[in-house]
Amino acid sequence: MSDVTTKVSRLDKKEQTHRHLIDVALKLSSERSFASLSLREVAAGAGITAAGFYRHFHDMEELGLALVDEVGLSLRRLLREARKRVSPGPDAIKSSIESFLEFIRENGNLFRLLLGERQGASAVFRKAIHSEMDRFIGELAIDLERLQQSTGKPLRDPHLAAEAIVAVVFTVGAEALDLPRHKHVGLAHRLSEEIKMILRGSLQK
Amino acid sequence: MSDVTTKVSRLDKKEQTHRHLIDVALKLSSERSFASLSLREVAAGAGITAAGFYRHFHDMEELGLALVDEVGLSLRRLLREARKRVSPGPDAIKSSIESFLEFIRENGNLFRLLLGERQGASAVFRKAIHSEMDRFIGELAIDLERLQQSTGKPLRDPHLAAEAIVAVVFTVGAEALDLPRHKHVGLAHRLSEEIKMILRGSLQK
DNA sequence: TGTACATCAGTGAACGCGCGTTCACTGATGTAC
DNA sequence: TGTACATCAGTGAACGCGCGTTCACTGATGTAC
Repeated sequence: MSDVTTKVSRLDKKEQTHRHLIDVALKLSSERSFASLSLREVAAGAGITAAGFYRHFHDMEELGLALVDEVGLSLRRLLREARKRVSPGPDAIKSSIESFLEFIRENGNLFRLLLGERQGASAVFRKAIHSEMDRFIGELAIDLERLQQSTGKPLRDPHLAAEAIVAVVFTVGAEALDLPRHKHVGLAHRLSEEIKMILRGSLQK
Repeated sequence: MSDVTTKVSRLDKKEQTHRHLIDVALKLSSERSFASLSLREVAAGAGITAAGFYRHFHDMEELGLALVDEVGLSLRRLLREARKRVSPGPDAIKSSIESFLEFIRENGNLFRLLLGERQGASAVFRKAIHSEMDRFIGELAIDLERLQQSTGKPLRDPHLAAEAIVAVVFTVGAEALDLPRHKHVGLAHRLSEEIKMILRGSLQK
């Protein structure tokens, strides 16, 4: 009964603060490297004292790993949405790139974290990020295989192609972060040409 | 006369300390991000006090830009040496990759700095690194053009191909940094396949 | 429903520490005569 | 060559500051009866 009238239980409240800490860290780490954030400023940003931080995370590294999880989730969401939109045909690449750039615009902070900490301070961090990337590459490889099977043009090695594509996509994505939105059109064109180049070179025979 | 007997002039000594500061910063920034280095520890590493640091650099950012210059120099040296070794033919790619992996083994610290600070803290930093990268891509594009002209197989867009190649090369390079040397063989093979894929897809018609 | 007790997210003060920066200084090197 | 003065790389003490961590605590929420 009481849980009906009492809207915010103690657990709800805690979860809320937890979320707040993550969001603040995300926001701040888009401006500077995650490594340069202090426990105190993240806590303050979330409206609690430094000591209160310890009710949520053992230290900043644990918070960091929570952020990496967020990145992974977002990447998977990205692929899922890209899949939904893709109509088989020559527009597949173009619409996927659109999804990706939109993702970057909306999740710039997450994307910055991903790129920045990929060779960041801690080995734990790097490993976590690389496993998220590998997962992403693996799913993309499956998509490529499916797509090219349906068009009757099989690839020599979808996984290799996926790796190369992710490399150029993330490189261009990194550039997009520093560019005003109106320059994204040119970037999208360039990226599209590079992906087509890779796929062309990846066709069997 | 006195300069013949006096081996270390005051200027020589200063230059020596200057160099020492750069080397220490390089060494330390291979283990952690450059942003996390403190002025005091770099100074201590070079055997001077914190106050003495200011005789050489205005602040840590200025030191950082000196490091970026080093990176640029090394990249140009890399290309020069790769050029020397390249015999026209199918081995060109293989021998270039060998040069690159050797470069990474010998200049791991510089390479880490390049990758890590590419999306690092300061915009000045990022800009400096990107202009070094663009220069590298430009030179590689010229090489590709020359190489393919001599083989009679022109490329559609050498600059685009160079961009894609640098993206995969640097992505693989980043992985090499975290891997024991004996696994570099597999990496080299993968990289070679990806580059061939890009070049194949880049051929005219 | 009312009461007595338990839980625990967040507080606020305290700590020792390394930080960047300033300052007047020292003493070896360099220069002018 | 010898002397008197200038230069300046590096010193060491001092400063105020934000850091991470600890601790006993508070007071609202939750639970048992």
